[in-house]
Amino acid sequence: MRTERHSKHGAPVTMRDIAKEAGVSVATVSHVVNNKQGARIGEETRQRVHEAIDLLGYRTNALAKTLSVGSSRFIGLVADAIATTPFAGQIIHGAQDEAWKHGYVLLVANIDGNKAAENDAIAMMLEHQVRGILYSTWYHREIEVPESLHQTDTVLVDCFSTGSGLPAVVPDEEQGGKAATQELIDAGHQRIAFINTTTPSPALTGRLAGYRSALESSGLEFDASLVISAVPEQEGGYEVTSAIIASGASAVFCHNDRVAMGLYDGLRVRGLDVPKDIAVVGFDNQEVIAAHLRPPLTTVALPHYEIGAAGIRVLLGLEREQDNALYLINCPAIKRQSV
Amino acid sequence: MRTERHSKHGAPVTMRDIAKEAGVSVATVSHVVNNKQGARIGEETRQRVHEAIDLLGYRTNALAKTLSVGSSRFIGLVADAIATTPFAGQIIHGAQDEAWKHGYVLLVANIDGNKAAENDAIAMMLEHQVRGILYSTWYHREIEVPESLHQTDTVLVDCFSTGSGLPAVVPDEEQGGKAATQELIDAGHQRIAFINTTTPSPALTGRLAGYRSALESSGLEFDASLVISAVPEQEGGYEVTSAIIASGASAVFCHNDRVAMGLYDGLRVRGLDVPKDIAVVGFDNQEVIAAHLRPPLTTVALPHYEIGAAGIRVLLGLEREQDNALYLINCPAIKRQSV
DNA sequence: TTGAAAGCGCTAACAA
DNA sequence: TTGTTAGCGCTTTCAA
Repeated sequence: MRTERHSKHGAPVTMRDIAKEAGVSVATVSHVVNNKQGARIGEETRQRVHEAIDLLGYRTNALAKTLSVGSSRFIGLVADAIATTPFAGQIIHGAQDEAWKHGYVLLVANIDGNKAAENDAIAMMLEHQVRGILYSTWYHREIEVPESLHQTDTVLVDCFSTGSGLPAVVPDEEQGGKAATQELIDAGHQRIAFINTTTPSPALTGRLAGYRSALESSGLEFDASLVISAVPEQEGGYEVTSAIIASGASAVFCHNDRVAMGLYDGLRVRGLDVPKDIAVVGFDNQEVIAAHLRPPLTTVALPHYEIGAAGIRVLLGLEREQDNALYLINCPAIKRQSV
Repeated sequence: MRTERHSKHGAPVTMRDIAKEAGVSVATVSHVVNNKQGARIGEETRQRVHEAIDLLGYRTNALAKTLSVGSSRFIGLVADAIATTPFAGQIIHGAQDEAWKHGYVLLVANIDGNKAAENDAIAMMLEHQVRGILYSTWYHREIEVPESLHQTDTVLVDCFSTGSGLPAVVPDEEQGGKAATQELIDAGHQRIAFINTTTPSPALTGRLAGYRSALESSGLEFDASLVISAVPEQEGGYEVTSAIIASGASAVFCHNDRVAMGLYDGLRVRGLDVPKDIAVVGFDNQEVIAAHLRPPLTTVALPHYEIGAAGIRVLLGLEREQDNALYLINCPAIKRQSV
């Protein structure tokens, strides 16, 4: 039976209390609590200490411990748009799990493009003696690194900054683009259109490169007229429907799931069936959309969870070092029924 | 020009270093750093201290401060599904901003229905001497509170637990349901169907109550045959399309945006136009969907950001106390073009 | 096998 | 106006 003397408020019970209760020194308590190797504690003493702990409801003070031991178990994670999509959430989740696994705790800060908030957040993390910082964005892009980040170990997550020298963990856009296209090729399509984004980004160039690479590997000729640009949203996909049809393609690789969603609409309005008349694959694997469209959308996953987790590993020096400091994470195809 | 002696590694510069450099005592440094009221420091001394700080690149150690001052600036936030939807992210964002405003930092832990992880997370927070804990779920429901939460101040966020005595911040489902229905009534509709969820939940009963209440306020009769149940997903909305049409309704209030999305599909397949043939309103204001459907969906927002922020305020005792410990947050209508 | 004591970086009386 | 001192809760030599 526990007493939990410290309950909600009132002075928390400390090691000293335990020592007194058990009739030993704090050093001894510390030793049994941490199961120290060096010091051998008598079985009987150990018992008494544990009993006192149970009785009084002791819980170690992580902050005091950190101060004493000199290094904290915090890792900071600054995210740029936690509330917009589930993507940032997945990064956090992955980082969280991996950090946890190694005994670290995440200090999360959201900053919506607000430079002042960003600096405050980083300062806060530094003041908390974080082991390092993960700087993440919710979509893959090049960024300019805040000066203060150089005061600790930092790894860029889902973003990069050439010349900063900071390690970066990003999705392998080219491999992803290739995987998407390959799905279509494997289903026998020869004339495959690609709706690319209009926004300059690693996704724009990377996925295009992947598309071409897949075509090439299969001996299919690249036809520039088959790549059509569209705003990377539902509206964009809807608007290029006619162009897609006019292109004579039997399949289309969409820059993302939202574009695919718009295209579905456009196709449906014209009485066309997916995948019978036209096969489509998306990119992102955005659950609400991809899994619930009719028919469910075959797509390529942006592995945000993995990216977050890998970020932690890189920070902790657990990942095999890449000489270019660029860690590419695989984007796997998710097969559903649109091909 | 700064030297940043502590740079990435190597012993960080402490108050003692500053004191030595400025030729004063640490107490003095502490006073100028914290801008203490009581102690008046000579302008010249203050200068010297600031210069030393700039020169050496000093940054306060928040952990040591906490230990000394006795109370930490941490607030724990345990979330149950941070990666699934943007909802959890919005809660975190709101909590984050509000906590920040009051000088607190968020310790975030994600636990996917994993009871063990949950206990670990709470223990971790307690060990870090959190000021309190926000326990949140990503959709409004009744939960069973983990025992350990009673060891600190906690507030339930987007969930509740009758009998636990814990304050809870939740969306006002009834008011939201009423707002949604009212949109339709205001547009002149008299025969309004309601696609409700099949999942027992505060949303099921609350939104229905709101629907009836709106009808009643406008002198419209409630017709049980107009409320149709469906799985709260795209598929559910699609499947009840025929039933909706058969009901003769000129407008429909969908349990959520996903259902509305499915209904849109069903309607389109049948050649029906929204809103000309049938007006529809959703619920949730799930950005990817609601804002990008054609036509954009009028809906009611689930104010997750506000809920997170209010949670912090309740925890810190900044919100006017509710006698039932239930804090209802308003769900505003978001007008777009489906009505 | 156990304990005493110093120290982590900072704050807060209280003196000077 | 500034410095001295005693902690905060814990770890860690070093002695006993």
